[in-house]
Amino acid sequence: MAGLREQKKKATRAAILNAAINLFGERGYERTSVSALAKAAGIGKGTIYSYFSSKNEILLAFCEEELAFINSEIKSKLDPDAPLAEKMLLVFMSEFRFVTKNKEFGRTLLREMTFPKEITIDKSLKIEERFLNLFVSLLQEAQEKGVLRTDIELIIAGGHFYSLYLMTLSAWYSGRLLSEEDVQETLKLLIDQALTGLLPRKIPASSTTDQRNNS
Amino acid sequence: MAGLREQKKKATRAAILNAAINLFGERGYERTSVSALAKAAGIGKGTIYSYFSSKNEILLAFCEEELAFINSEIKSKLDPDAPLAEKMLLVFMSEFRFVTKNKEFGRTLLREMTFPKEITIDKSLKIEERFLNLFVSLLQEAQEKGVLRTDIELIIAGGHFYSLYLMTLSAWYSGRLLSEEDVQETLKLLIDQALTGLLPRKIPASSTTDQRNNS
DNA sequence: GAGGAAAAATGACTGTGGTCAACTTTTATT
DNA sequence: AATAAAAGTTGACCACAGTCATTTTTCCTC
Repeated sequence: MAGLREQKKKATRAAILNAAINLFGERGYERTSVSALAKAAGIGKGTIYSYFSSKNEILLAFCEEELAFINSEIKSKLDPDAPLAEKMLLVFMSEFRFVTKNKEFGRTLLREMTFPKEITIDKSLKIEERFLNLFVSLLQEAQEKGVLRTDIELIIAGGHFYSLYLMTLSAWYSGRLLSEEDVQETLKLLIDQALTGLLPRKIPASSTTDQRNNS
Repeated sequence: MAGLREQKKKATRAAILNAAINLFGERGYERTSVSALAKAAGIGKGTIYSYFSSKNEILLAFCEEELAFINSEIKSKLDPDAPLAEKMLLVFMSEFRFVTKNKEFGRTLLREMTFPKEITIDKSLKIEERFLNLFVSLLQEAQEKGVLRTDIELIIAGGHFYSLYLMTLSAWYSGRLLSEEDVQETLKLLIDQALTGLLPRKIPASSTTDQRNNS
């Protein structure tokens, strides 16, 4: 059979990821050592590092699979006729729940995703891409429906929403937002702000202050 | 003299911070070990941990001092008559330059600030507070000038801008934005978006699609 | 200033992530 | 099937962050 080597590699990789799912779930990410992971996978410690460049990358690989599943699930839940803000909120909250299911786990993931080290940048980008695409496709639909400006790049608008999501997560991690309800409420406000803008709603008929705006 | 103990503690703390400034600057954060820090400060390694709860907290303490300085400098540079967007951009870019002067250093700081561990949450909040206040005071002025909606909470609006800043930093760290010019350009777009909103500029006179908006 | 209690400093020690030279297995070649 | 080259595996080893029982210094009381 051609490719015994390839076969074994696949199996080993799967074994590592499987051990990761079990041990990370049982004892958490930090309290699981790479040696323990190796032992659970039935291989030597050094071998792990010919499959993953660091312990954090194992986490990313694990999350990539999970997120692929979660994302498709979210997509199927979305009511295509709901308002954009509502859809966004649903996406945000689903991802929030996933990523904060285990606090420490989520923190490591977010740290690595948001401010990646060179060593994990590829994986990190891949996952983020998948995530951003979710927004971008929502925004594209919105544009087609005429409920979103068409004079802006989708990726920038997507980034805008993504930033609100990150911010809210950060606020949760630093204890500014305590409950899921807080998070949801804040996200709602932020999404609304992003949609309607921060400029005053009506231009005052007469103004005493110098009022400069860029283009 | 009353308080020899206090005096010594202050001196030791200063010595550690001083060693940190030198060694972090010379060899970078990660390549500087706590033992080396202790040796440079002329104290034992264990002592460090009765002044700081972790290596990361030393970084935060160091940055707190630096940022206090940077922030006041930024404030003095701000032309009070410039448009809000311009002021925001100046603040963002100044902070961006500071935090990315040393890439790895900035990454550790941002990770700890954005997704802090319980052990460093206090310091992290303190620094973030200082940072947010900068925005909030800008926004307050803007409200008084009538160039910013008054029906929103300042802290939420401040968070909104802060989120754009974080996002852009993240994009830089993951290699999406490569140069300072890219960063500035993107920030400009995002700030403009935030101000003007993502909804279509003019409500179409006649529409064929269902167009629901929340409140 | 002697004695003892409280506070602070210490460095040997622990468990960790990651490395690497030596070793084993697979593949290609004859 | 023998052999050599290439690919893959390994665990002893390293440097590190953080801990803690022990020692040293400061303070308070008489």
